[in-house]
Amino acid sequence: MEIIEINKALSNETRMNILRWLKDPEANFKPHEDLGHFNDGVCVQHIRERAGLSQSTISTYLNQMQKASLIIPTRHGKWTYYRRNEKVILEYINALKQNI
Amino acid sequence: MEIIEINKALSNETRMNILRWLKDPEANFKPHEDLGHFNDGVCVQHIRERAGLSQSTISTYLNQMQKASLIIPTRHGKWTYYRRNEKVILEYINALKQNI
DNA sequence: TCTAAATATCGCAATTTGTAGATATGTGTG
DNA sequence: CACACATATCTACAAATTGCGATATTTAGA
Repeated sequence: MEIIEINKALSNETRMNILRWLKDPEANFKPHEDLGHFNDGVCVQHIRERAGLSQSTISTYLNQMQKASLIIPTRHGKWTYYRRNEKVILEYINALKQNI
Repeated sequence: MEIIEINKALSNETRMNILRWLKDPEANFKPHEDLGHFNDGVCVQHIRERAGLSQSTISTYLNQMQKASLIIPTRHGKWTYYRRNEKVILEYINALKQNI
């Protein structure tokens, strides 16, 4: 868990929003047709629509957030779903509280 | 209190360290000759020595952190002392906890 | 196996950041 | 007032980030 790396990931409005949106997928995304639930998060396409940026940009952002361990990808067929890594997010907050 | 702005300020190792060092000036800086205490924080020169970067760079960093409300400057004669803005730092942590 | 859809990666232009040296601005002292 | 010192600001340039379109990769299905 790298605080600086996480801070970099979260120093961009869109990436911060993605993390927030993923906290409540039902409220922020339309249901996915093929899967009936959000257990593994939300697919790239839906995140892209919500954010209004290009597919490549969103894919890059998600990759960056994943490298910072903030989100976890799961592949279902041709879709990749991303969900929050609550464990790391909690560790991050606690580390900040202590360390900052 | 702008979370994104604070995250930007804290996405650099040196700036993060400055905030940490200022938490315990006695442990991290030599005493200032003219003032006998750290009530208003630490002067730029001492922060510069600790960080090992140029005067202009440190001054720029401190300015950036001040704009993000993380630190508070106080002028004493020709010295500017910087101390932590504990109120904002606490607000920041709490906002992250809620908001992230 | 050919195709289409979803995602990932590459290459690029524009913008921002990191860092330094040079210079300007304030401030105490002779 | 002139000088020295602490700090701030300006200028410059290399490196990183933003964001896009084009292309590659993966996978389901005809």
